[in-house]
Amino acid sequence: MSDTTELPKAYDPKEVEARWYAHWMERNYFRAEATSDKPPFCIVLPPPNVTGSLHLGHALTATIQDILIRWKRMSGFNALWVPGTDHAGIATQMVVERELKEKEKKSRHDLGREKFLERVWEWKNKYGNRIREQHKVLGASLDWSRERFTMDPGVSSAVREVFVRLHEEGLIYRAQKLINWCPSCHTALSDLEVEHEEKQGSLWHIQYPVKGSDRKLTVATTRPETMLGDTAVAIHPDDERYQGLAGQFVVLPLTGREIPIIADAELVDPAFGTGVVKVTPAHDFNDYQTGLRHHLPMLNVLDEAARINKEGGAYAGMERFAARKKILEDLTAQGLLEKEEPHKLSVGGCQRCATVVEPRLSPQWFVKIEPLAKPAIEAVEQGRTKIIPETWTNTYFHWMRNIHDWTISRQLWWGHQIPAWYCADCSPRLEATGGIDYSRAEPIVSRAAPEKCPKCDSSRLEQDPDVLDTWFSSGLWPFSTLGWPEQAPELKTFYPNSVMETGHDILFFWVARMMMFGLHFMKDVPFRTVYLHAMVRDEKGEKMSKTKGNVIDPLDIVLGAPAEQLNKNLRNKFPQGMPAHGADALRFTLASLTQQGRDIKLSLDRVAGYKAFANKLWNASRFALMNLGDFTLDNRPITERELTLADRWILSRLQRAIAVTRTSLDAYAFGEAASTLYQFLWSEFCDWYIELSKGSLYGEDPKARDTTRAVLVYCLDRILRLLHPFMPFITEEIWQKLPMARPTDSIMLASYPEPEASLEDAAAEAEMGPVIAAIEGLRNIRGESNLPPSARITAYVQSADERTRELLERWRGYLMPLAGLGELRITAPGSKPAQSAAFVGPQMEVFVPLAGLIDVDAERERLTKEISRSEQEVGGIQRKLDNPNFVAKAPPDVVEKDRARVEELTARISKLRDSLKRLEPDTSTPAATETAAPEPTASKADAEGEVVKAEAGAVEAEAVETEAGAVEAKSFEDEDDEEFEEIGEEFDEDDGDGHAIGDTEAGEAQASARAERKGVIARGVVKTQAESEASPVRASAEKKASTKKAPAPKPESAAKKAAPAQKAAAKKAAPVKKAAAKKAPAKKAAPAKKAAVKKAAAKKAPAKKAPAKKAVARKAPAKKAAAKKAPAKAQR
RNA sequence: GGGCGGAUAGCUCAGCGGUAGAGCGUCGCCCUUACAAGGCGAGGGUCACAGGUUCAAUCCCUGUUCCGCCCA
Repeated sequence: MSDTTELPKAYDPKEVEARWYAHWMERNYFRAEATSDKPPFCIVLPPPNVTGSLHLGHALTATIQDILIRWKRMSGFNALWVPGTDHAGIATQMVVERELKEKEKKSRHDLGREKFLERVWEWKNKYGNRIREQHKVLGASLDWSRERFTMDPGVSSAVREVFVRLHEEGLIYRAQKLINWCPSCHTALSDLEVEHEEKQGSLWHIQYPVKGSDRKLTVATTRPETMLGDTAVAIHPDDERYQGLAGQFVVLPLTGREIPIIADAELVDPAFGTGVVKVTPAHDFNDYQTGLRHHLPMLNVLDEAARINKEGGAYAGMERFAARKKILEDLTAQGLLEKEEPHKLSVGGCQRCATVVEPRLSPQWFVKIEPLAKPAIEAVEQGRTKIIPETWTNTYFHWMRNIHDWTISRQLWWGHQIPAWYCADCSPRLEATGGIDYSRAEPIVSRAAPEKCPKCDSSRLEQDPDVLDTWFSSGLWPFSTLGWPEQAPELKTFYPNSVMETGHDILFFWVARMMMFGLHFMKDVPFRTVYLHAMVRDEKGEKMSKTKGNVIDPLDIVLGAPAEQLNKNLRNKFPQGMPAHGADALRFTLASLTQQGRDIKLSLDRVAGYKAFANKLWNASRFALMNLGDFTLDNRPITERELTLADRWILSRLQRAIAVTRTSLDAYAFGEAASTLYQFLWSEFCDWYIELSKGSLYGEDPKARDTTRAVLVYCLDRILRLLHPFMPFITEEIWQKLPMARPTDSIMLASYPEPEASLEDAAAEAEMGPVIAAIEGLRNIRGESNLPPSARITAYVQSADERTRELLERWRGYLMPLAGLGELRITAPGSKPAQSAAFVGPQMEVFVPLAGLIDVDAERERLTKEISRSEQEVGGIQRKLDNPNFVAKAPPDVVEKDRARVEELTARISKLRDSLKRLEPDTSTPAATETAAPEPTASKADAEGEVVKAEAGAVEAEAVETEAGAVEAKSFEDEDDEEFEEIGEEFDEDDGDGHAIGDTEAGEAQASARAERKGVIARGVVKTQAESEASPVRASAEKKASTKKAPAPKPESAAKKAAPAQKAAAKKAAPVKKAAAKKAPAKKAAPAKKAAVKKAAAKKAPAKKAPAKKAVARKAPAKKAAAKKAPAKAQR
């Protein structure tokens, strides 16, 4: 073991993260073998487009998948995660074209196909490499030995095989059909690549003269320019307004062409517009269908750039929107434009360039989808593939059931060229250009370039210039990456994949197509589960886009970046540049924000928060390592050691954290898993266990120390392994430093923790309840009075429940340092110290003599608030109980619970009122005066200077003093029941009523009711308390009985009178020395501090009045107050 | 036009029949030797609106308003 005692104080992710990835790569840990005894688990990475670098969506993808893969790998699976990239045909071609134009002022046509493709390959290599490096920075444990690209030879041969087979089966065909066409990209698009947007447009009413009549038919259209291609007008057959017109003709304005009037019930909605529809089969999908039904001519009036072609006569050469304008002018001039009215319409734009898409008649390749979709629907219906979140299942079905044939050919250069050839000799040719007329030519489909034309034996064959839709090749990804069409062993092992994890935005584009292809070619679903994650947006919920300038590069978050590299928003936020947050922090953030069915709004404050979490883990580990000495954890079961309550408690809580984390991961509830680990590490392990461990670590008992060390290492080992899938780097770094036998060389190969029943310890959790409650109550009193941590206070705990007293007595070593006590006295209920702060806890009442330490006003305010809260709550419940229907109809246990709660609250209120009463300045009784504190303000000043600092572990041994006049300073050696009883007696005289705490039963109800509202920690307590009544506690009680030291109390009234003197002496002696040594260098002089305190108190009074009143007026904040005390809340 | 989701603390979100929770932010006290990227304490909510079911509704049902997304 190297030197483990010195870790840097702050965690530096940059240094650590850079080291480990290389190490893992070197050891080949990411590699999965095709043959293995382990069960397979396989994810293929959705291949990022090589258009550019990774964005935060990719980072989310990588994070979730790496969590799954690392978790499964640690759980004993043969876990394969296949990396790869996508050639992204149209998108990549566009970015390269843009670059070419910007840098060299050239178009792709200037270069020619071959040279241009060389450029695209250069681009692909550059960005493919960058993407690979980015994944490494993120810590993704991808098996790089299996990396693929969609245009690799292997994948390409899979593409050809699929194309040829589908063609042979008649599922791929070539046809001249109306397709979506981007006039800017000059290519066909599939339905999915068209993005519809609601836009404000117009509905123009245009008059078409009926031939041989004075009548004019008014058509309503949103696209007047297409009238040049009209080949009919349609009316509804039942429309009485137009009876008898069907079969006649109208004269198309501007062109003078005569076109028929047809009756069509499907196309025409008589209620819309004028009830007369112009029919343009070559430029509208509905009209196209109508044209087919009525055998209308399909007149194309636009060219590939959406300019009017020669069919448009006078308008030829005009761009479509210019033509629209001109046509409307001309119609107006002729008096044929009846009116224009505003109209909302949905306009389709090109996914890539946003140009308005034009329906266009052209020869393309199509996949006949229905035979493929049917099995894909059934597979999900039968649950062979499960979609998570389930809500997407319906969306999937809806789309799959309404799917049209898929246009797969693209008029691009970058992509898989279609494996079809045409004979240059016997194919029909276009008149205009002399080129092959692809709409009529017969393709020869073949896996490899054919040598001869089967018709004319010519060897002059030309390959179809078009390429395939990118999604055609990525649709094969789950098996093409595993070697298909070869019968690779990988296929056997890893197909079907276990999980397909991707964004919900590509459910149709990609997931649906993989389902269809997988089922068709592999005869089985491509994956068992589809997990669809949300979209990552900026912190305002806006989509990240370059045009908005709100894109955040994940690598900037991880590695940090100079200000000039950041977008504007970030530059404002980080004028000095973005600090490095580390991959672990980014991953944990993304995992935490992953909530099913919601977009992720990424805020850098969150990332910073989780960076702090990493730092917390670092420092908790640092604490442990600093206190381990030469300790090494051996392999014997931890239960064989003599565990303390704190040990048993944290080990038990750990089991719960393990169980919840595992359950959450199983359910893909990454946010819940992350939150569980966050809470456990911070709110339980750090806030409680580490604090509690200090006693034995700094104490004199070597055996106890070793036990604590063992538990620290044991817990850290589990925490690190649990966290490893989320935060791979820091966990490896720390894990390697833990002094213990490591069964594996790396944490990533270690086993994922499993809950151990033997460590679940309900009794320990129950026993911690009162301890935690007491500490929290005391901290509350301290906090409300703004007492500095250095101020020791004295606490009197009164409990009617003997067991509670025993427990508190036994764990005073926990209580005192954590509550900042100088002295702790635990007794049965008796009289209460006058002038004391008080709180009512489960089965106990705690008093803190004010003694000038506590701010009386603040305490009064605090009690008032507590009382009013309790009253509010009791009022609400009482109203319920007064309703006979409630008592009669509600389940008895609910009624009973409420009754118990009322009882408990009533008791609580009366105790609190009593405490409050005893604080009223004007009601102080003579007796109280006798034992009263000196003038509060004066003694407060004293206190500032002379507060005793108790050493953590050494409290017992040290003489502690307080200012309290009511309580004499005394050392713990001679402390105990005798003197205390005596004081109690004296108080009895003051205030005889005794206020006995309720009987045990009531007390218990009270305890559990309270505990129930206590969040994380107490939740365990509640359930277990009742169950645990029996053996374990009794056992410990017995143990305690045997070790109990003090005999029965004996009265000794004289001691009390002598005490003040003692106190005075003590005050002068030790504390002052300490104060001098410790406080002298401190900057704050006593008066200054005092002033500050006073000011604070003064300030508080008026400022707080309003809110306090408001709180009273408000509904029922009582419950909240109680719940808030849960340590979970305490954490920052 | 159809479908899906959402509206809960200043912000981001859990919860989903027994009168509310977290993180961040805010306020107060503290540089207590694991951590100031920290500790302790506090404040902050008619759970969008209107009806209904129920002994009981933030939660179930219906409707309304607003905000996303998908499909046509």
